Amino acid sequence: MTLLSEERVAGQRTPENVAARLERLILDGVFRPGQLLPSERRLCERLKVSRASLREGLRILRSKQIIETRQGHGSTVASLLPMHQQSPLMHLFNDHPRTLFDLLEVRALLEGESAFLAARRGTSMDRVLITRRYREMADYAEHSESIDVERLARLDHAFHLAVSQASHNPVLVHTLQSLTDLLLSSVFASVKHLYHREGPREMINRQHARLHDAVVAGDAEQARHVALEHLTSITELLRELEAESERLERSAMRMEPW
Amino acid sequence: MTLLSEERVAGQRTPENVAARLERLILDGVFRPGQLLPSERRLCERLKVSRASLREGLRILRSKQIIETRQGHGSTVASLLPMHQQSPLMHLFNDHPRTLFDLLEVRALLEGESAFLAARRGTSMDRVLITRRYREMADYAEHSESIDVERLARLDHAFHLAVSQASHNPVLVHTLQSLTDLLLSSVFASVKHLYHREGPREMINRQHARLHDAVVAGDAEQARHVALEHLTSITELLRELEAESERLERSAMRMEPW
DNA sequence: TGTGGTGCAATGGTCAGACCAGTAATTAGT
DNA sequence: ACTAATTACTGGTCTGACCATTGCACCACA
Repeated sequence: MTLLSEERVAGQRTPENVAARLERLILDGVFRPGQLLPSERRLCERLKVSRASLREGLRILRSKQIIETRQGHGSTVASLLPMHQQSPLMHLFNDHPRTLFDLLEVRALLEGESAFLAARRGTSMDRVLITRRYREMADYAEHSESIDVERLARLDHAFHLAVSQASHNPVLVHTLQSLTDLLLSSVFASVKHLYHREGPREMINRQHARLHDAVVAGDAEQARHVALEHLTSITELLRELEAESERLERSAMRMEPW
Repeated sequence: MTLLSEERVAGQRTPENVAARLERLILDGVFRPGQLLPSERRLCERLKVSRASLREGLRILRSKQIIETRQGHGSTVASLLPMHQQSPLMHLFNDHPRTLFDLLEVRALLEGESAFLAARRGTSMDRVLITRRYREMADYAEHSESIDVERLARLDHAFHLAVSQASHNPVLVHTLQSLTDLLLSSVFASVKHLYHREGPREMINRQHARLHDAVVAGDAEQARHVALEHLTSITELLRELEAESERLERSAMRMEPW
């Protein structure tokens, strides 16, 4: 019978198998999006597993955002199952948003020192390169009416890289680079939003100009100060952005009674 | 009030909280990539949760690919997430020994900030831990007649780690840790020499004492100052050591038979 | 007729202890 | 010296119980 064949196929009583079987049932349309699926006790009987294993299986589906669970109510099939795939690093920032600002804190420190050393140790060749990178970035930011945000971000990064390389400390360059990569890979979307708004973009441009001037002029203290200010601004802008998106989320939740 | 808020952080016996606490420990470097973490039974005792809840917590981390589990063996921290734990910098040290001092430069910066933040943000619990680590180190350094240099180095490292963890910035802890690992793996022999000489050892002890006092007293500026001084001293000592060994090399070269 | 409690049953969440199954180091036997 | 059995772990599963929320049916009262 059906029950027999199910048992033969479903012999494995492991949480992974439980999750796979339930997922299959959902994909086959037995359990439809929005539907409340059977209670844990009942699922235990049907799937012939203990409640502990079943719960670990449900945990897997929950972490894949395939189901949602409310105590005293039950588990419902999530309405949106398109692959919401995110990088493993994103998880870190989603669950611990504070980490983003921890990262910015460290980056500000290194960026400041980098600018300081660049102004103090930079050779004339370094300054030529820094100025070149700065001009490429500034020209593109000013002239272009329709801005390709991604390209601007690359130019921005190239400018900061040139400054850090002028510090002549490869360890500093490398550490800074990896932190920046981490930052961009996690919140590139947010950074893009920053460039899209005129206000923040102009502030960033002004700070870049001052940073360039200080480094080229060899004013180390001023360079560090401007760099710190720059990172502080970015941090504040990201904080505002975060608060904003939280407000949006909350209002969206209020409008979603079903 | 304090008890309530602490309980909210560490007392929640929910799988999500278990996962968050373990992730925090990994982020802070208590459990490091590749390391085998304690058995489930032991973790139950430490985190004060049942094995079922703990296992659901581990399931969360596993689905995020933060840990890997093998039956009969244990769970290991995935070596996937380290930002720059694996050092592509290593080859730099072989080719250009000067990089050592670049590293010390960056490390001084981070240690300084770490001490600064520890003094400013450290909780009473943090201070207790810092003091404990300091006493362990200081007691061993004073009492023991025949000093096991390797053990002293470990105690030293534990003390600095406790300070950095009090900064409550996991990114800072992580970066600092990887730089320290890099340093020790490259010049541990030299560091050993520092501990062997009485003069440097006493200077280091005094600086550790002042660093401890400043952090515990909450004097952030002083803490940063002492930390910077500490790293500066070490740098100078290593410079002298380097010059010394160069002299030795040269004299050895003069004796070379060819 | 409505309206606001109130109790109850069902749900998910957690717990404790037992046993199964795989691993690896140690030991006994050849 | 090598191999096989032993042993003491490890994670994996099961059972049955209790706790905390939820939602609904019920009932007293305005």
